[in-house]
Formats: sequence, C-alpha cells, structure tokens
Amino acid sequence: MARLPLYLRALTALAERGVATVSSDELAETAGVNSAKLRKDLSYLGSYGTRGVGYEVEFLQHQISREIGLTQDWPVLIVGIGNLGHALSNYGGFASRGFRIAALVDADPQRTGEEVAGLKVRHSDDLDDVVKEFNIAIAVIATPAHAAQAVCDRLVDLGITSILNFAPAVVQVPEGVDLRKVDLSTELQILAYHEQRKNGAALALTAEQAVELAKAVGG
Amino acid sequence: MARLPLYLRALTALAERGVATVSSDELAETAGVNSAKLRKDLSYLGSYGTRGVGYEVEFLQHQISREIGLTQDWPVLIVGIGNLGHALSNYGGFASRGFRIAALVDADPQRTGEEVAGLKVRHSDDLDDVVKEFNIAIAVIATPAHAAQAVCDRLVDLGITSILNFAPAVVQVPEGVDLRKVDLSTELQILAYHEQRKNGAALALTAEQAVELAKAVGG
DNA sequence: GGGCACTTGTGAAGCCATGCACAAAGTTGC
DNA sequence: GCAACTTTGTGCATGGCTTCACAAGTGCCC
Ligand SMILES: NC(=O)c1ccc[n+]([C@@H]2O[C@H](COP(=O)([O-])OP(=O)(O)OC[C@H]3O[C@@H](n4cnc5c(N)ncnc54)[C@H](O)[C@@H]3O)[C@@H](O)[C@H]2O)c1
Ligand SMILES: NC(=O)c1ccc[n+]([C@@H]2O[C@H](COP(=O)([O-])OP(=O)(O)OC[C@H]3O[C@@H](n4cnc5c(N)ncnc54)[C@H](O)[C@@H]3O)[C@@H](O)[C@H]2O)c1
Repeated sequence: MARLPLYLRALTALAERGVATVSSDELAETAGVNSAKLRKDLSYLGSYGTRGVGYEVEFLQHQISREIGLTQDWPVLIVGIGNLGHALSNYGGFASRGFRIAALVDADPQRTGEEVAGLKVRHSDDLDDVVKEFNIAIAVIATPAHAAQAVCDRLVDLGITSILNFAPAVVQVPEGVDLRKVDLSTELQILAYHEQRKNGAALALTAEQAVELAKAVGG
Repeated sequence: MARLPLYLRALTALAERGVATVSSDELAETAGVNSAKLRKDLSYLGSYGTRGVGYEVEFLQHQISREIGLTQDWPVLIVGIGNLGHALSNYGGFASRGFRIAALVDADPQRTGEEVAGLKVRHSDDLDDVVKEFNIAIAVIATPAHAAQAVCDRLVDLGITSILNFAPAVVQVPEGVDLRKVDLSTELQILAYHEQRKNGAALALTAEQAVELAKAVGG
C-alpha cells in the first residue's frame, strides 16, 4: 500500500519523542488518516498490535520497514544533472531512508567529470557500465521532457524495472516496469483549479453560464 | 479533476505536432488513460466534441485551460531557498503554464538579499508584507520538515489557501485550505516495495511465512 | 437525400476503497 | 480470578470511480 511510508514517518516521529506504544487512534491522527483504515492496512501485514494496549512503536517501525524493503540498501541512479538533478543529489533525506545515490549521469560532455555531492558525473554513453557497476535497481529521470522517453527506454533495456520520472511528459513503459511520476506543474494546476473555485465562484458562474443565460433569456 | 492537467499536456503535445482534431481514443492513448474515462471527464466540462469527428485540439486546450484557471496569472511564493528552493526558482517550466514565481523567502539572514533567478530573497519576518505586496495566492514550502508546520500556519494566517508542501512532514491545515504534498521519499519507497516483490518474491515468502510454516508443521 | 462509417456522450454494471460498528481479546485494579 | 475498561481486527454496507457497451448524433460519399 501507498500509505505505509506515511505510517512509517509518523512512527519515526513518535519514536523520536520517546513514545513506546501507540494506539491506532493516536497513530492515525499523527499520520492524518482514519483509524479504521490504518488498522485494516496494518492487519494486512499481520497481527502486530496488542488489544487493549496498541502497537509497539519500534517493533511496528521495523515490520513496516521490512515490508517496504528498507532494511536493504537501494542504489539509485539519477539521469540528468541539471537544476533538479543537483538538488536531488545533494539531498540528505534519501540516505536516511535506505536510498543511496550511487551514480549520476548526464548527456552533456560539459558536465561529465564534474563532481556533485561527492560523485563524479558520468556520460550517458557509459550508462550500460554504470548500471552494472553499481548494481542499479532504481533510476530517477531528471532530464528535459523531450529526452524522457528515450532515456526511459534505455533504462528499461538495461533491465531497470523501477523508475521515478520528474520530466513533464507521458512516458510509456512495458508490462512489469514500475514508473512513477512527480509532476510539480500538475500539482500547481490542481491548486489553481481549487483556488479559482474558491475565489472566483461568482465570476466563474458568470463567465461559464453567460451563453446559457443569454440563450435562455433571448431565445 | 486531477487528470485535466494530464489531458492538457497531451493536447499541447498534439498541437505542437500540428494535429487539428483528435478522437477520444487517440487522446486517451497519448495521455495514457482509458478512453471512456476521458470522455466522461470531458463531458463534465460540457459537450466540446463532435460525434463522428472527435475534439478540436486547440479549442479543447483552451477550454481546459480556462477550467483549471490557467488563463490568469498566478503569483507563487516559495518559502525556504535551499537546495530545492533554488532548483524550483530557476525552473522555467512553471512560467509557461501560467505560474509566476513572484517572491522568495528564507529565514536565514545569510540568504536574505541574495539574488536567485532574478529575485531578491526576502526575510521571513517580511512574510506579511511580501504576501500583500505580490498578492500571493499559492505558496510552496521548501523548508526543512521541522519548520513546515510553523511556516504553514503563518501562511494560513496570512490568508493563503493553496499550499504545496515538499517537506517530509504531516502538516495539518484548517478546513478550506488546500494542501498538497510532494514526497520524493515516499515515491522511492513505493518503488522499492514493488521492486522487492519482483526480485525477492521467493525470499520474502520464506521470511514472512516461516513462522506460519513452523507453526503448521510443528503444531 | 439517404445510407454508411465513425465517434461522442452516457446509462448501467462492477469493482475497490472507505468507514462504521461491534465482537473478540487483552489489561488493569481489586 | 473477576469485572470493567481499553483497543484491535474485521464483517458489512455505503459511495465513488472505472469500464463496458450502446444509442444518438455527425460527416462523407454517392
Ligand atoms: N528544476 C525544477 O525545479 C523542476 C521542477 C519540475 C520539473 N522539472 C523537470 O525536471 C527535469 C529537469 O529539470 P532541470 O531544471 O534540472 O533541467 P535542466 O535543463 O537544468 O537539466 C537537464 C539536464 O539533463 C541533461 N540531459 C539532457 N538530455 C539528456 C539525456 N538524453 N541523457 C542524459 N542527460 C540529459 C542536460 O544535459 C541537463 O544537464 C525537466 O524535465 C523539468 O521539466 C524540474
Ligand atoms: N533537495 C531535494 O532534492 C529534496 C528532495 C525531497 C525533499 N526535500 C525536502 O524539501 C525541503 C527543502 O530541502 P532542501 O534540500 O532545499 O533543504 P535545505 O536545508 O537546503 O534548505 C532549507 C532552507 O529553508 C530555510 N528555512 C529553514 N527554516 C525556515 C523557516 N522557518 N522559514 C523560512 N525558511 C526556512 C533554510 O534557511 C534553508 O535555506 C526539506 O524538507 C527536504 O526534506 C528536498
């Protein structure tokens, strides 16, 4: 489930505050979800709670980590070391969650050899070698949109089956490959949509229904 | 609907290729969704298609833009000009979609006055003025997780009702405020989860069901 | 002007996630 | 040990989203 990481984060926060056990109600509130939903989710992993008491924070933390697969080290490759690629490379928040930025790749010869976050940027031509050398399992695409599909195809050819795409493009992958996308423009657009509804409700009504209104009145 | 931006992007791609009209089947494939779903989504906006022909690309593009509210200019504020804040500030992809990075704010006096992407970084203390001065409607939180809730509360107090949060923290907002979050660690964790299922199916089975198996056999 | 091919718009069925509500299970206090 | 209280795990109903399938509408060709 996609909510496990959320629970994990809530548990980590609780653990840092020194809480030893937590009820589903409390945990649900911390994570911002319904408590029944949380219990049902957790029951999928097994019966890790104690009736009358709740869940042991550290134990549950470990169980969820294991379920997600965070007990192992995941070497991550970033393709496209521009604005975003740099930010991602320098971000410390991944390492603490079991993800290790293992290699950086860019098509621009100018960038090749540049050192970012302690790693030398490799050239795209070496992609094959890089993937093998670092045993890459997860790749991040941070190239311009027009290059995304081509880059993705190459990654898939090299046997990578988990890809996170930041480029604002619809990228197709074959069966068996997981592609997730992070799309900031879309997020902003959704916000704008709601914002418009809130502020300009009356305005929107006028604009949208003007024609209908005109028809109804005039015809 | 959250899919409108996706359709809009697909339409833009088609328009660039010079396509004048498109059927729901084609558009659905370009956007990577089911065609019936697409038609139903579009029918919410009104009857913008022509039976037997399809949809007029440019016209539909305009209609969706208007629906989302992209025909107007949205001044965006970014709070927290670190790694990520810099990348976002320098990103050109927002402007082309009607979003204008209007102001940057950081709590660090060292950063105040620094010029990023043509804008002077302002100090958090001036948040009130900045929001009023630039008529901010949408804010982006790119501060460390521990500051996110406090920053968010201040933004809400200043009347901002649309917030995009990048900090890996559960942030609570009152009714009427839209908070969306972009969570890279979660995305990676979901990928890792599936990756584990794929590669280590046999392994996971052994580990998970060992206890059950032991019980069944031994008891 | 009529038939044919094509495509939209939508009724209806199916599916999945959500959340309520409660029994089962466990704990605490005496 | 027993009763009262707490909290989990889950059966079940509800609601929304997705998808199928088709009637209704439109353009094209003759
Ligand atoms: N910067 C942001 O804040 C931001 C926000 C949202 C989305 N995005 C998206 O993320 C992507 C990257 O953004 P950016 O601002 O870093 O862009 P950028 O132009 O700064 O960097 C892109 C990098 O990709 C490299 N590249 C191009 N083609 C390549 C290829 N075929 N193989 C490998 N590398 C290649 C380029 O050399 C460049 O270094 C873009 O698609 C952008 O739309 C960025
Ligand atoms: N860098 C990435 O690629 C990345 C990826 C995923 C998530 N994130 C998250 O995004 C956030 C920012 O990441 P970053 O790498 O830019 O961190 P950073 O430490 O480089 O930058 C954070 C900035 O926020 C400022 N700040 C701190 N408290 C503030 C406050 N109360 N008001 C205003 N500004 C304040 C700091 O001065 C600093 O400039 C973090 O929460 C991080 O977990 C970053």
